[in-house]
Amino acid sequence: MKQITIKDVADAAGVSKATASRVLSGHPATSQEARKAVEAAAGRLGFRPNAQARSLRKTRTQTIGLLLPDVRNPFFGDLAHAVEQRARSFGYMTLFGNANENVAQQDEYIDVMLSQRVDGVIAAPQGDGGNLDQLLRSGVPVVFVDRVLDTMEVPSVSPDNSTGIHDAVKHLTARGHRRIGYIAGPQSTSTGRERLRSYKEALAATGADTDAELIFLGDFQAASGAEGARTLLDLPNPPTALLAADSLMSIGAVGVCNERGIAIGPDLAFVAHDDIDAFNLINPPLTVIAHDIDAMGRLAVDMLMSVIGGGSPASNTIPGRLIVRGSTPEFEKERQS
Amino acid sequence: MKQITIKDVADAAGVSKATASRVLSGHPATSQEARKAVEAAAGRLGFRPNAQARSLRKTRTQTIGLLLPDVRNPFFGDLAHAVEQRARSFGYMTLFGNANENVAQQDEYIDVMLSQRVDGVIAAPQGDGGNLDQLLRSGVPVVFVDRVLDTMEVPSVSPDNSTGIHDAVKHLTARGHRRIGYIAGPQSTSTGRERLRSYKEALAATGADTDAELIFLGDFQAASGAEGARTLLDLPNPPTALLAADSLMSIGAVGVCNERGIAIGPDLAFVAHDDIDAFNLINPPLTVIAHDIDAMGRLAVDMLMSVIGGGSPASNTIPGRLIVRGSTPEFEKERQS
DNA sequence: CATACTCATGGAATCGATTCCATGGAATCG
DNA sequence: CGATTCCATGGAATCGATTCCATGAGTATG
Repeated sequence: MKQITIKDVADAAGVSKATASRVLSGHPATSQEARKAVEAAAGRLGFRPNAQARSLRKTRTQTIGLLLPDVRNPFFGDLAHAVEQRARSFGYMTLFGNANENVAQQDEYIDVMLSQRVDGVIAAPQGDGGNLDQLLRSGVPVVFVDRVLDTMEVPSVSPDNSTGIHDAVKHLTARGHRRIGYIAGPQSTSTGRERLRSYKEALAATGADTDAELIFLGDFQAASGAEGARTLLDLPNPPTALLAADSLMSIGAVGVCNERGIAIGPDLAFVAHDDIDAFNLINPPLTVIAHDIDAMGRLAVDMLMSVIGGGSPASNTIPGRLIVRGSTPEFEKERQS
Repeated sequence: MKQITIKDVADAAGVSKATASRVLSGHPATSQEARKAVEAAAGRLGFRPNAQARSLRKTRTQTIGLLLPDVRNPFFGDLAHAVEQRARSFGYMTLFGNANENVAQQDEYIDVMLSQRVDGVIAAPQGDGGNLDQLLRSGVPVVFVDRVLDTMEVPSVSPDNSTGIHDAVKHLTARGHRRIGYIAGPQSTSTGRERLRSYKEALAATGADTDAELIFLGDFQAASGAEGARTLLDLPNPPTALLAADSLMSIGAVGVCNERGIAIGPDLAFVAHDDIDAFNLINPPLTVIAHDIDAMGRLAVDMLMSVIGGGSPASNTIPGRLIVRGSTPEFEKERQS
């Protein structure tokens, strides 16, 4: 199957390659007849310009790279969708790279994206160093999303990791909880660190118990959420409320509660992160700390477009909001052994 | 920031472009010294070959396209992940296209993929016609996944849409249900059609009620699942069990039950499709009809590689399996008004 | 009427890598 | 030792589109 080139179109239209190219890319210096002939020929032959050849000549590929930990995580799935749709509206394709929570794979994808000469990259970075340095030094426009590396000066869109957690802790203490367990994210990520700090600040501010044993360090994966729930519930003096730092760990933790016959709500208050569909299906539905993921994705693309255009946009924060649902009812003292 | 080309590497190594290229692409006819010099120069300069230029000369791009309805659907999220990981192991990048349940966007992405000269496409097609025809006529290797278009001869990997549903209906009737409502998928998709047919066959085989009013036609989206649940539960003689044809509609339907205070399990038996995390969190966890999504994704890639290599693999079916959980307990007759 | 100017056009150069082909030196064989 | 083969190498062509530049036709201006 021979591919049709612009030469074929030009021949069919009786003009030169140059004229054909001008017509097809909307250059003003073209005559009525040339336009008609070329467009007709292109349509008839089903001409599809070779993107490789075009990108080689221009230095733009109309493609951005999106580097995420894992699309199976609903948070990043939604983010991927938002970014892709927004990029599309600017005429850009999105090249996804699933780092798969793995620095080596992230490096590999950075390599591919640089080879592909993407016009920009939106990344939720893991670990600093490796090819991430090269990416930044390469001069390719980069915007960080969800996570930040403070070793690197890069415009970013991150969730507000403070307000939501403060509100959640305030809410829980107002409902009578003093022992609030926390399943934290990895301290190698800014999101993990900031949320843990906010939790500690909030405990101090509200006067709730601050035992170090109430904190479990997870890795943003479901399995570690499950482990965290087990560890915290097995404490001699277990928490009466749990707060988890992301959706996957929340899923793991809720699973453990179900296994053990612990009724979320009456037996144990629970606050999850991210307002994903599933949390609304659980009975009672979960109280969550939510961020507008769509806005985050859109904003990241807008900022990247600005950087590509030569601007240097300021970093942004997406506000976090506590959505109170059935999983955090009034705490009944008498239930405490 | 000037990009480093192979010319720069060649100059730095004191050889010609041709030799540099041979060394870097592992051509056998190279001397020890040339190899050392070129590799050192390439490393020192941080040379990254321009994928556009390479693809232009070779006719391979080492890229496949993946055309899906929506990555936010956990089923397709998992599928995307499986495909991407498998493709990576073959040294291929995956270019995602989110058709967003929208034929126009699908067409747009097919266009881009053809322009990008992807080496092959894995697609869960929606609607026949449009650019899908052009894609197939273009000679680019294509494999269908999840869905099939019977107007087109294309190797495919599809779920077994019969066994699981038959088992589910058998299971429900064995537990005493006679009125089994069905929230069907769109009849424009093979998956939607086949599952509905299986449901009807299974009803006939088990002697359960076959009223047409027990069937609601949805569109594989959460909202239509909710609408389906409302419609079916509002029947004068409502079903005692519900079966939904995909995960999103299941989510919608479960949401309606929660809203109305209908206890899944005791009040209404429920069988969902796809074994996604969320269904295990619901209390009681949902009985589901599951397919091995990972296997589906891997097989699709393997088949595409075969087509690219000139083979014509036979189509495959991934077995469906009923996983019985708490949402389908024994039906208690006395509950029926 | 001559000069300047606009404007569509085609030829040729270009982007960066791969690959064909010719060349020259070393190794091998009778 | 001469003829043949082998092999690393560099020059040049190539992939398909865009774009610079020169050209010539047509129009406006003094």
